[in-house]
Amino acid sequence: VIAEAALAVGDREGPRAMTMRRIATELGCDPMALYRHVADREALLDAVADRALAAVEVPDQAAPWEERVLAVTRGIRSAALAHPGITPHLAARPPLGRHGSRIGAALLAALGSAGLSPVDAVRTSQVLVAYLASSLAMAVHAGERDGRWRQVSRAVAALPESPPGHELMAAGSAEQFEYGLRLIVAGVRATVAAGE
Amino acid sequence: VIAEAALAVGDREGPRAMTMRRIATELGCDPMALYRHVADREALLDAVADRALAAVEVPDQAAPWEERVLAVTRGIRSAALAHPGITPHLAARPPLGRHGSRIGAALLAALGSAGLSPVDAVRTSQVLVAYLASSLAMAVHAGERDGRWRQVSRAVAALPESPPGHELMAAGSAEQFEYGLRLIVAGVRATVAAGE
DNA sequence: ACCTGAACACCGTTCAAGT
DNA sequence: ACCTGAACACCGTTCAAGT
Repeated sequence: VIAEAALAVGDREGPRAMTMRRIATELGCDPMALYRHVADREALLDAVADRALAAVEVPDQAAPWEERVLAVTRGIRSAALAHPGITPHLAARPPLGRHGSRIGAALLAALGSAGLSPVDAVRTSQVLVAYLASSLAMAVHAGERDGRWRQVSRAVAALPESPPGHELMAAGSAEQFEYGLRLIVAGVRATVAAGE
Repeated sequence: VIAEAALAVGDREGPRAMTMRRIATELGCDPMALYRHVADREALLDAVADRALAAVEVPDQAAPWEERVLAVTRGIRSAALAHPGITPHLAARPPLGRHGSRIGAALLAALGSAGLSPVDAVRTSQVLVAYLASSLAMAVHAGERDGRWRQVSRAVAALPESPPGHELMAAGSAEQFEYGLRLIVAGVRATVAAGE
């Protein structure tokens, strides 16, 4: 409802424009009118974040667990990056709304059918969420003006053990995200194998 | 130098107090005097972040790679959490200062002796940094007033597959951090084994 | 030439004054 | 009783006015 307007502002003008006053003028109403519907700025951003997650589809329960984990995490990533205005907030706070729980449950279920104990499934899901959050934050920052993150690549390339003449994957890129995702999934597989 | 005062303010009053004006009054000088030494607020926080990393010790090169990876990442985590005022900034931006590069090089070296190709070592180090960043952000947020993160645990506990009567590890806790670290290391081990 | 601090353009939120 | 918008207490940064 009100979150739609906030999403529009964020998509158009970036995260720094997602301010009470700016959103209010988007709606053509007084800034204080927003406080009729939400407690404060943070609560509003939470609502917007959950709305952005509505686009994430939960995978078929019958699919192999690796596929399901990859599908959910990729879904979250692309849904978040579709609305760059809210991505930083999504990366900084756990989404506890309707869609957040729906997605979280799907992730837990997938990890459960991987053979992890319920406790380990929760732990592992938190690891995945942590990795996801950082990847989103990096992807957003990488798109920013100053090009600071390109400096990272250059700094890494200047290190003694750097691969000469090899193109490095940009921090926050989809390829780098996939690499880490597979690394973690491999870790889960090893954990399950060791536990049996 | 100037970063010391900023660290003191941050430690005492939290991240939200790390403002140009607040730091200036800590030093007893005009807020504008800070702009003589740094370009803007972000550059100042970068300097503070690098200073906080000075406490991280690089492990013995002769130790097994797993130990070295764990030592470096734990070192970063405890150094960051020793100065909660700067932790969010440290988690949000790659530290490119002197200590940041020193630590990054140590991490790359450890991953190199694990048997990863130079390119994969860089990729894996980025995964570790991403996980570290989120863990730090969670640890800081977990300590905040509102107790929002405790809600996460409760929400998880309410899920169908939740472990009944089992104490969940808090998001951002040291135990949860260790679990993820070992998961990633296990993933690295599996990657190396598969590549040979 | 250098440094200070008043001023600008914001921000989230409170709260008294209107209807 | 409800809603508006002026006002408060900030913020980072600019820039003209002082030395």
